[in-house]
Amino acid sequence: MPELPEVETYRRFLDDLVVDQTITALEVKDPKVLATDEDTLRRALTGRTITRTSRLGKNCFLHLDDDRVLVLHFGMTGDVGAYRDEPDAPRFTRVALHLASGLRVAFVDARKFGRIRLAEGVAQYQKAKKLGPDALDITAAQLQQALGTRKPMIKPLLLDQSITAGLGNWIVDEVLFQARIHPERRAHTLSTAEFEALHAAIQLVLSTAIRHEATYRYFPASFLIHAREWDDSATPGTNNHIYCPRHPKTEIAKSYVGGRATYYCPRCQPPPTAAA
DNA sequence: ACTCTTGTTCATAA
DNA sequence: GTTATGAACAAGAG
Repeated sequence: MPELPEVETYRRFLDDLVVDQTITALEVKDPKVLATDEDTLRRALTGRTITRTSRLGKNCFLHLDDDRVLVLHFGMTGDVGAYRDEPDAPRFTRVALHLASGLRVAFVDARKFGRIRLAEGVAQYQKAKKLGPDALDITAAQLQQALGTRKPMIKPLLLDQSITAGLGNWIVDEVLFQARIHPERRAHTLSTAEFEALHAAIQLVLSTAIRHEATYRYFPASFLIHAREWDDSATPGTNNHIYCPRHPKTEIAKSYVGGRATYYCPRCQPPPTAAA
């Protein structure tokens, strides 16, 4: 789940609970998700106060009162939760921050691809991880600058966090659908107008997703997301959801691009041979 | 029992 | 340095 809109939703949830709170203890239920040594982390966190939260791409930051930051990356299945008493700890809680308020903030991650680490600051972490500008901040011109001369297919490039941070598999499909660009188009064949459409689509998809707190079933009917297999709104036995929102008789196609499951409308998004 | 997966990183080779 | 591909990580969901 955790692409940019999910992480922004987690950040807002955490912000209300942790800002101005002092960390009284670090509880590690599974050290697998720690990218910083447990003892180092415990010494760095205990007694510190969280001053604010922020986000870059799919990373959430809790800023400490010594200007260092706790970095939360949620992998494939990460989530956050809050509880007071141990029996109420969410299933798959891997780490919990105990706060002076008595609340415990849970880092929940069934699949354990998520990571928690300490960093000297956001800038230092961004450089170390080679993260590009946040997908909500990048401009159409920056996008064209970064991609206009690149030969690979547009979809894998949009997933590359060093170009712009925050876009994941389903968002890229949604963005390309909204921009009417085929996922296999080579980046250097896109026109300036198409880069502008791409930028507008990124803004539309991300702002819509954040507004609905990344709950897919509330997204507009004009979104491709409803054609994905795991969409709850898909009614078993009916196939309405597999059609393009713009072309009720055209089925959404599924293929693999860059090794990732990819959905697109063959009519809205003409393949490279026909387009460029 | 078997396949699939919302992310990242590394290895390998052309 | 760029590009392309595959594997690995771990474990639940269907």
